[in-house]
Amino acid sequence: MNLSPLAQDFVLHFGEMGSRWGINRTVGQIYALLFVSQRPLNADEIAEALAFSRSNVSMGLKELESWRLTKLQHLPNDRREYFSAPDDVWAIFRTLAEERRKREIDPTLSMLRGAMLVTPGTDADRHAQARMKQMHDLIEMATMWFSDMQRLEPATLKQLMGMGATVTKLLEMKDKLKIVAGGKKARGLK
Amino acid sequence: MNLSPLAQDFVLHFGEMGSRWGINRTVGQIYALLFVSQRPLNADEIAEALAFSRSNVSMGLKELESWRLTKLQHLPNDRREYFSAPDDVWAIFRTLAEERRKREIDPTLSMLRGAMLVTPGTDADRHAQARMKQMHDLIEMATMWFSDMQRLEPATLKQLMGMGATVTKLLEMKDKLKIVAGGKKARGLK
DNA sequence: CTAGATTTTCAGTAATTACTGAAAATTCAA
DNA sequence: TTGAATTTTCAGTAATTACTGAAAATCTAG
Repeated sequence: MNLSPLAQDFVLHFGEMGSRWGINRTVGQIYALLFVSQRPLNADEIAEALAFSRSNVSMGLKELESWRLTKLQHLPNDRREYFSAPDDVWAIFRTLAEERRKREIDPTLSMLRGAMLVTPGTDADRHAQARMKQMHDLIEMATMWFSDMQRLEPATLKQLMGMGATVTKLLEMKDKLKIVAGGKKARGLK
Repeated sequence: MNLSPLAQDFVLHFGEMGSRWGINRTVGQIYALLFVSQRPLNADEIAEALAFSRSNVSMGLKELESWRLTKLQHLPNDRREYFSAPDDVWAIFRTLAEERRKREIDPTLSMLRGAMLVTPGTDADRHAQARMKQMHDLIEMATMWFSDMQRLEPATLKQLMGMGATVTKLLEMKDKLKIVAGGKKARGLK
């Protein structure tokens, strides 16, 4: 691996982290490399930099494409394909979250909804169903909220996040405003 | 596996899902079983229900304990240990999130912080460092926000989530209030 | 078209991870 | 204490997943 120590640490770390998620080490390393690279890389360059086989790189890139995490481009007078990671880290995060939802959350919700439709035959099943409903409701709420957030402008989202728990101050304020709502409305404060 | 079809679907699904995360199939199934079970189960009962070896169950339970996801208790006149999942699904979610932060986010942040301290020798390293900073800032912001949220009362959190993107209405309202702030303050609206 | 360049596929193998049974360690009632 | 009940450990094996090289497929300049 002929990378600077800085890049190498990063790449190795993401390889490790990748394997803690379902993503394999190779794929994690490839993405980390693309992420820090100044310019798009072709498959041979990646194979060279990370010292694994050309075919392994091909498979890794295919996997990353299926996650919609790479940009593909061509350079003038070069038939090879060049890969890079999107510039905007928020966009990357978003894509990752969307893709995970599609692959993991949606199937889980649909399994749980299916389970809700079964008429429980035993007491144990009645209990199991109630538990599944709790889980279903939690996941559904978190997911809906998350997709709501994703629709916001990055700037707004950042502002909200920056506020952290102080958003609750706004909530309290809203409640107080309600108490004296008539007056507010009259003065055009929505 | 002598479970009702309802429970079996759930258990098998979580086995699959587990293996998509770093968690192995066995562990996922054990947790799913505990989650839907009406009463705490001992290791033999789990091994029996899921049809794997006693030692495998022992390892699986140890893994779950390391994630702080199980409750351990004893029944009168029974030396065996009985395991169950916490009742509150929010609490489970929280624990999971905390534990993942400790294991995955914190080490990543510290690696990235370390990388910030290196004096870049090349142009490529300067770029890599800038990229790592972007990632660092995103992760740090998301994490801080998340831990802020965790400190809220579950009810407040639920209220906030239920509002989804409409929290931004509050933001807009706040901005408008600022414009006429003097008046508000005078009336004790904070 | 065609031939060189490039990418993908895939069967075989290597590496890793999961699982088991047997043995060791621990726990606790008597 | 002791010993039966219970849990944990761990070396060996099974199963799964990752990786490679070679061959096939695809692409494109001429």
